[in-house]
Amino acid sequence: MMQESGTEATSNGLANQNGGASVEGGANSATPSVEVTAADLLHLQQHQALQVARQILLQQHQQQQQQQQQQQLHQISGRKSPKANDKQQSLQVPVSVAMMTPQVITPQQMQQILQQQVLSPQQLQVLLQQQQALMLQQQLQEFYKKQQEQLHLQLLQQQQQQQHAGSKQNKEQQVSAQQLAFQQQLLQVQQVQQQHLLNLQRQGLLTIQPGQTGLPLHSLTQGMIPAELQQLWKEVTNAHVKEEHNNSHNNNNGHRGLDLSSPAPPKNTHLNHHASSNGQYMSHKREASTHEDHSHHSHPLYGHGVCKWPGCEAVFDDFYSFLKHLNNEHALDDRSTAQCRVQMQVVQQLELQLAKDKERLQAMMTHLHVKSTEPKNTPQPLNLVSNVTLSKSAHSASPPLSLPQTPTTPTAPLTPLSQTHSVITANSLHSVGPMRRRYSDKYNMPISPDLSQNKEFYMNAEVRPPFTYASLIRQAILESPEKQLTLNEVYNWFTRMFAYFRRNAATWKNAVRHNLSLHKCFVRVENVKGAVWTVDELEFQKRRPQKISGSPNLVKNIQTSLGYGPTLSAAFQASMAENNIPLYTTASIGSPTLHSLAHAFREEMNGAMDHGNSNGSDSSPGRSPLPAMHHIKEEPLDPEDHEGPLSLVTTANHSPDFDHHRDYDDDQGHDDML
DNA sequence: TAGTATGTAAACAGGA
DNA sequence: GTCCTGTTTACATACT
Repeated sequence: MMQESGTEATSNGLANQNGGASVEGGANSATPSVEVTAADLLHLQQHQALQVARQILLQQHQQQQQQQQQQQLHQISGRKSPKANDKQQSLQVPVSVAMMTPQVITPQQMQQILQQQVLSPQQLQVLLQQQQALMLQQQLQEFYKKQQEQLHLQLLQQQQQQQHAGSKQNKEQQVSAQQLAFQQQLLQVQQVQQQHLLNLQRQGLLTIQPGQTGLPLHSLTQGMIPAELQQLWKEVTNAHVKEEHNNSHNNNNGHRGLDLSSPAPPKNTHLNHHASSNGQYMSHKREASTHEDHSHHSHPLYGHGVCKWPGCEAVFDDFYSFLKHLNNEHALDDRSTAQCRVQMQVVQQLELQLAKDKERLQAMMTHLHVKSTEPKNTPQPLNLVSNVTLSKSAHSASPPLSLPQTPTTPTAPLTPLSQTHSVITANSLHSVGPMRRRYSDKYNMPISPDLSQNKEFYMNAEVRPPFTYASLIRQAILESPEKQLTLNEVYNWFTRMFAYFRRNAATWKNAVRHNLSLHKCFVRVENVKGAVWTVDELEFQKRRPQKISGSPNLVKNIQTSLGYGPTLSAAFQASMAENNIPLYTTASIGSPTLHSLAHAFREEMNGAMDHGNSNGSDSSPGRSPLPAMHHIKEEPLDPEDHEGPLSLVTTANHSPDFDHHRDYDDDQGHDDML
């Protein structure tokens, strides 16, 4: 649209050049014939400028009318239904405010707008562009006024020169030279003006431009004679070349409003810099700062040879030019200040958004019962995904994972875990609580790997570990150097390893004691310093009947998966998808998981085989026997353990850095989580 | 549906 | 008497 108008203006100006000369040629009627050409040209230029101004005024007028109509409509609709009005406002305010008020929005207004509603990036962009345009136009207006004053002075000087000129020739030469200079300048002005218009137009400021642009032009056309206009434009050109030059660069680079995408520059620093060195006059200071900046040759507002000042894309060949431009064009003035404020608003808005997102994340974490003060501090259980995945894929019969019941009170260990997984599944996570759930042995996985991998998680998050007391106790004992612990040490291990067990001590301690007494696998040994508890692996393994329960398919899958076959991957992914497991699997999690998974499978398979063959005999070649007095045999993998894909999964989580020896033994031995 | 495993609660006893 | 440790029982739930 603006382009059209600009083009039209140009063409119109040219078309009317002939007629315009006759009409307004009186200004320099005294000019000699020799100067006719120059005078004509001058007239043409003047006329052209007037045409442009008229076009702009016309558009401005039309748009003002449209705006008024819109305002009326708004008012009417507002009276009819305040609700609708509000809605409209909420939807349009950001844009309409800027478009309908031909004034630069004050920072306060801007803040209100930003606070009252969240502006979309597009709206912000538009708003900023409009602000920029308004400020530019105001600046232009000031320039016009200054030029007008200077024009009068120049005209006076010119007359004096003409009067005092000794010879007519000299006079003519002077005048013609001046006229030529004027013509050139006028041409430049026109070009600049057109570029400026185009620039504004491209920035989508067409709507508001008329209101602003019209002001200077309006005053021009009203109170200035063509000669004055010409002079004025000349002056404007000279004074504004730089700015326009930059704008033209903008045009060349493609229009762009305030660059929201550009990183927020250290405005404060920048402002301070200007405050100290800039002002209206500053030279040495500026130079000093320039040198300083130059030494770095890096400036937050300068990158890739382009000025990154919002809305300015001026291109510079060297850093010096940029600094010069920065000090000249982005000095501490109203415009820069306003832009800076706008940028601050933008940053604030972004920060607000960030805060909201953070809050949302926190809520999500809370919902998932991952009570982490800081997301980073609360590591997600590594096997979260893998467990769910495998367990589900492997056991079709396994109950559907219960959705996390947000146990806001992890303390209440009364809620049963709904699932069968001993692994920490997303569900188990939620269920943190109290689930009394027992994870069927089948799904029990070796805790070692899981614990090792999710150690931090359990330590920080009040999540109930998906393991049975028996498994945990066993783990605690096996983790001890001597494979024996006093009851109190077991307690300590629980509280140290699991945030969850830092509450309701009476309950879980009772459970621990109960388990120690109940299960034959825990042997109480009188020691010098008292009684200690040890683990009888054989008994532990006996606890459940083993059967590699798995279906042949499962076994097959396991075998295949040993080689990281696609089957595993597919199943893994499928399960993930099935369980709607968000991709918690970060690279760090995923890869080790798969790796360890395969390893686990291998172990499990070996264990299963051994178990089946030797039925608990310790021989598992290649494995280091447990050093402990318990003679824990690694091979005696419980069939149970093997059966469940869960256990497999769990194993998968086995962290590489974990003590494989012990883990292995442990894994095989205990996986009975509960 | 029965049996089993597990979790929870409670009572009780012995010892420090 | 209190607390800790250890045992036992009872009940509920989940799973096979």
